[in-house]
Amino acid sequence: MRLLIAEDDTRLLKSLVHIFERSHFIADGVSNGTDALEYALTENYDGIVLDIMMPGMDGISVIEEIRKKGITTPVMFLTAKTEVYQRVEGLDAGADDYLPKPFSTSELLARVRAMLRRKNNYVPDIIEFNTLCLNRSTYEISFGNASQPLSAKEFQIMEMLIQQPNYIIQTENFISHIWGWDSDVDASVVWVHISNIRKKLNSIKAPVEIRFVRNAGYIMEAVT
Amino acid sequence: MRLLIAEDDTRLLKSLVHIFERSHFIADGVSNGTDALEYALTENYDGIVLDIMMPGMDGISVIEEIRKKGITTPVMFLTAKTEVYQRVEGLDAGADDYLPKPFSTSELLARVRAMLRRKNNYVPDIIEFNTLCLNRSTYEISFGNASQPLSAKEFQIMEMLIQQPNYIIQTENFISHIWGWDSDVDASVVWVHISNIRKKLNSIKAPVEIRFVRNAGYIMEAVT
DNA sequence: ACTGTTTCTTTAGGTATACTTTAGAATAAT
DNA sequence: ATTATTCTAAAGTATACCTAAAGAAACAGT
Repeated sequence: MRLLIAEDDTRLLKSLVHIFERSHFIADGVSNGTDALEYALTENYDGIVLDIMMPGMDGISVIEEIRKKGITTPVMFLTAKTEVYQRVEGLDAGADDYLPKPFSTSELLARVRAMLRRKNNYVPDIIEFNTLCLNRSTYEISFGNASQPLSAKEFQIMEMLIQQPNYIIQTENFISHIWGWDSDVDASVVWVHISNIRKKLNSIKAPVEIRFVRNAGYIMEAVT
Repeated sequence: MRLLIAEDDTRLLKSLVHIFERSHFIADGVSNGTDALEYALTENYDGIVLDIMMPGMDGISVIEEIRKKGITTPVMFLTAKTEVYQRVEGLDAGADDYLPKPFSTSELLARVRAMLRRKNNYVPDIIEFNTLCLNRSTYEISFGNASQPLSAKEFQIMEMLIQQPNYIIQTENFISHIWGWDSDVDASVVWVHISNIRKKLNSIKAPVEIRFVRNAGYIMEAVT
């Protein structure tokens, strides 16, 4: 689950990104409306969190432009308590929810999760492949009554694999999707995480395996 | 993978059904909106391809009705180039993607596959010739229930051959296409790979052969 | 037909490459 | 302060790829 966060207060932006990353989201932060629009148009996001008051291009104009292009990515916008009229305006412009500042971390997370669930009602909380389950709320893999918790990175890798079982996912794709385009992490980082995931899959005797295809990537397959 | 195809032009409908069946989908064709809705409501489909302009009930109404019933089957709709406003309308109504006419066969297949994959389904991407299958998702060749993994180079050579069966492909073409124009690899490299591919084809008793035509190149043919 | 030449076929082996795994250091979370 | 996570480093392992060389088939010239 990849989110775009747009907020001009860089201190708040940093902590927003942090909050989401701690909750196993992948979050990209931008600090102005123009960047927000540009990033949103790539359609790489499952959701967008948008501050309404930003220098240059404001949040409402950003939503309008996004929707004009036919992009339906769910948008939550953040408003100061006083800006009541703007909330209505924002919803009219195509936002899916708003959250008045100040807000609690847990409320932010809950509302964003709800928004994603509402908009993508096909995105289930538990993803299953060959009786192996990945739980999106507890970040656990389970098979039968055995289960293992996954760390954030392990979860993100596992999520990509189980969403497209029987499909090769390039190592580069893991890196660009999880760490970001401009990231300079080495492929070996992925290798190490895969190794650790395999250990956990083994420990619950999961009937799946992560096979690697040389010069291509990793693929999740059922084990008979 | 079962698809529902709705298209009022019966000639186009027939060829659409044919295109999908050739690519290992099961495709049911209907030629009007009312039938499309009735079939869609059975929820037997992994995906729906819907022409937007149809006599009687149009495509957008069909999508609206389907979504109203809480059915989330992914829908791709087909539009004429000019019907720009309808695309937005269609996406608003709950379609997952649209494809402007005219479109190429490969683009249609790619987009439908992408759409199905987004909805968390396994969509095998298979090229077939004389019951020999090349799986683009797993880099495997298979015949019956026997299969063999291919290495990256072997896969690329095999892909070129099976995409144009019964056509001679020059050794030079393999080199420039797979290794690049400016590559200095020797033709013998291709020979070696072809030899290894033949070994794998034999090991699964594939009913095809890669024949060499002197002073010309290689050709993939059916073996009776 | 015979021989030499060319052109592919196949085998085998070395090397570079690309992953696996382990351990531990740096970083972050509790 | 302690624990967990993430990344780095390094040693180990497998194999894809190419090279080289010997064998087989097709062809040309005599």
